[in-house]
Amino acid sequence: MSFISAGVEYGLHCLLYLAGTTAGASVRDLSEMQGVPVDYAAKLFTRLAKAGIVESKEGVRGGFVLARPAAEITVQDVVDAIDGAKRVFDCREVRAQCALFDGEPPAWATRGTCSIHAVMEAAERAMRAELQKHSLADLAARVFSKAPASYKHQVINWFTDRATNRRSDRL
Amino acid sequence: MSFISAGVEYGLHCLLYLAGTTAGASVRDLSEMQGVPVDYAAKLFTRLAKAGIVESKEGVRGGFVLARPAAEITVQDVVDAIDGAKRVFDCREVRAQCALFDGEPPAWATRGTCSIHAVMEAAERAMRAELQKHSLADLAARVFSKAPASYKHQVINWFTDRATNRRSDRL
DNA sequence: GGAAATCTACTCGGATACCGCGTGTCCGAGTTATGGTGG
DNA sequence: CCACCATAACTCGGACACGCGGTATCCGAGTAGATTTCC
Repeated sequence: MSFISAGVEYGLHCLLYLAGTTAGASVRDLSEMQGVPVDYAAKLFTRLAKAGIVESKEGVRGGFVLARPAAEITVQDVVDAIDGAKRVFDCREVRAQCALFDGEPPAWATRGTCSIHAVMEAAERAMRAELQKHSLADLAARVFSKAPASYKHQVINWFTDRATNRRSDRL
Repeated sequence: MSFISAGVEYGLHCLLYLAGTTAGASVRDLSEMQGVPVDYAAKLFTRLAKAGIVESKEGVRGGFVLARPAAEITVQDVVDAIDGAKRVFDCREVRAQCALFDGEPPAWATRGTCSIHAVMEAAERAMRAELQKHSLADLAARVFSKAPASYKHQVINWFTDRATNRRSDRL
């Protein structure tokens, strides 16, 4: 089990394509486009909505849209929204358990943050800083720069087809 | 569950005290000093030994000693030894699942590393770099600088008492 | 033709099941110093 | 006094139980647009 969950990966991939189409899309279309479990993605998007990254529109022809420009959404934002502000390390205050203290640690032993904890927090800050450097717009640009020019049009067509032909499928 | 396990925390605390006493110590003494589960700590130390961080001496009066100076052991070394080279993120190659590919992704889609994966790897490198900055010697110095001067002597006495009085306890 | 009822395609949120992994414990096997015993 | 043996104190490694949380699925409720029905 990795620190950054599969949920974040799914969310990011969906958001990337949401950033591509300015029109917005439903969770089903997004997740089926990525080959990602639909129900799971739906749950992820409600978290993204609560975090103010996307906005939802209910009812038929509803769906999700980015709440702000893709350039203003960082990878760290998405991680926080989906995984919650998960900590790299949770300190168990071992320093207070020293046998010499006999259950009653003196003040100097528990003052401030544990030295080991401090190192871990520094590492976490370094990681978050790196994740904050990358925006959805950067990522989307890099993804689509790898693909041939026709790809982006195919994607857009696929989404619009799905949106318009939905009803006629059933009848 | 945090990314850096409790095992690492336990291991680091024990190693800190092992760095303090040049004589080496048994797992039991180390773990009881820290109020850490003994059997669990034993398991951790075998991993530390395999990674070449400590050396073991079997038999009665055996125990563990640092395999090299504390200044040459980084926090990252300990993390790798105990948690294994755990990855922050494991890419599921979602990019190959795009519905447009219909199960057979073209070469351009899977070439190189996934863009999202690349960002995560950069973040991981940043974190590891930070953990590599700190050595056991640094940490030990910081810990003992917080404590009164008498503390270090009490620790050493406690260890030597345990080592010498072990046999006489039973008789 | 327009208003009301119905239907459909969404979002939203909770309940639940599964499963891997971290945590912790236990136990047996191997190893070495120490203390005791017999020649 | 010395060789031998038993024992204690370790390490080493595997097996196993437990519980938490990530992953995934299902379902009911609410909402809004489109369609149909009815006057």
